[in-house]
Amino acid sequence: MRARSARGVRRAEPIALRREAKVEAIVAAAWELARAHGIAGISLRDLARAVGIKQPSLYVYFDSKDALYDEMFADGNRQLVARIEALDLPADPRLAVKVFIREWIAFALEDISRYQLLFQRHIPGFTPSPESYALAERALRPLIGLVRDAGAADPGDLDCMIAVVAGLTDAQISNDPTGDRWIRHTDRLIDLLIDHTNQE
Amino acid sequence: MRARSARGVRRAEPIALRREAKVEAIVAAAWELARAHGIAGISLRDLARAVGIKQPSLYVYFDSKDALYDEMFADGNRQLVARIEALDLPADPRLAVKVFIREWIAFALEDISRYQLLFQRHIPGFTPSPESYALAERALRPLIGLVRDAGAADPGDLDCMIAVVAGLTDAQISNDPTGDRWIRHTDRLIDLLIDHTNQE
DNA sequence: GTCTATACATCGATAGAC
DNA sequence: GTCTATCGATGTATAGAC
Repeated sequence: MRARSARGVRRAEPIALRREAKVEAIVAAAWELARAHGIAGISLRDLARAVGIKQPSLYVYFDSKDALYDEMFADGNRQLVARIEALDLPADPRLAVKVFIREWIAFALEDISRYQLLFQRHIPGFTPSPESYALAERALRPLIGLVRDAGAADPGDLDCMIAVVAGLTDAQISNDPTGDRWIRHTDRLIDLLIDHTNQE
Repeated sequence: MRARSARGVRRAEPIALRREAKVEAIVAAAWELARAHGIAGISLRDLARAVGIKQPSLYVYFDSKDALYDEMFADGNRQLVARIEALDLPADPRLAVKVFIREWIAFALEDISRYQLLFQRHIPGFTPSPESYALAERALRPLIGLVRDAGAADPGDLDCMIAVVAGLTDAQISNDPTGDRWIRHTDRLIDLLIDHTNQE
């Protein structure tokens, strides 16, 4: 009893960490496959091969393929949250909105598969779990206050801001992923939206 | 020789028409399946069953599933072109832009699967053929002149207009297909873009 | 935890008879 | 043109040895 308890206490954490590290390795390999074959083109057999195990062994770490996508969704949003929180936002709220949005767009253009999983509905049947979705909300939450402080206090203003940025980003990714034909208008449109809030 | 030639001349058209009618029936059935199971959820077996033939027989009419998608892409764009060309556009160019865009959005919201095939990259590996793509360009071409006449003559203005409308439409479809939380801002944003052209 | 082996379902696509 | 039969790939999942 005492030995079992001691073992449970002493080894629970390292084991969990080792497992977590393996999950992370699998997710990292999955991102690589996604970049190569598209987010929907991940095959569990390829993924298992990439991490040096056999396909059924993946089920030790994920209950289903959707659970893998959910882990990737959470992972991608954690990356975004880290990027956003590392930003040194200027005091001027209007400029802060622009800096925030620029970082969001840079993140989006960096990895198209990641963008599709996080911000589009590209996987048939996949819906993020509530826990993962909470991460997605956390990434965007700072923008709410910034937009309001910049003078666009109507909820519709935030809707427009996000939709406009998504529209520019989507056109950029779809038609010219390495150029700036669409996103070069971002700052100007942000100014327009702030200067002409929906409330007036 | 003469009989063969006569048969070729006399029957070539009816045969082609019968075949064309069958292709149209298959495409129509495919749209119905897409509405029920999503654009990527069309199975060739279900599609064959819907038109009363067996799955391999579809290959008499389409070389591949992508060829079916291409036919659907062309068909959807022909529907859009017809809708656009049937519009009675007002003389005032700014109002004409709004009427055009309203029709485009109504068309988009009418059938989400059609929207995804025509305006998003939702089918892995599918790229429209040049002929089909020409139809897509034809649907949007009238907007070029309207936007210019309305006072937004810079090419970037048209890019912005399309991207903004797509952003609003996409948010609407993704989050609330039957509501108007995003698209209710359309006219206001069109005015904004026209009043503050990129050239000034 | 990991493996082999296997089952069962789906799918797009092809060969060849009629 | 249409069919039957089949191929090879996929994803999902399980049983049972080690």
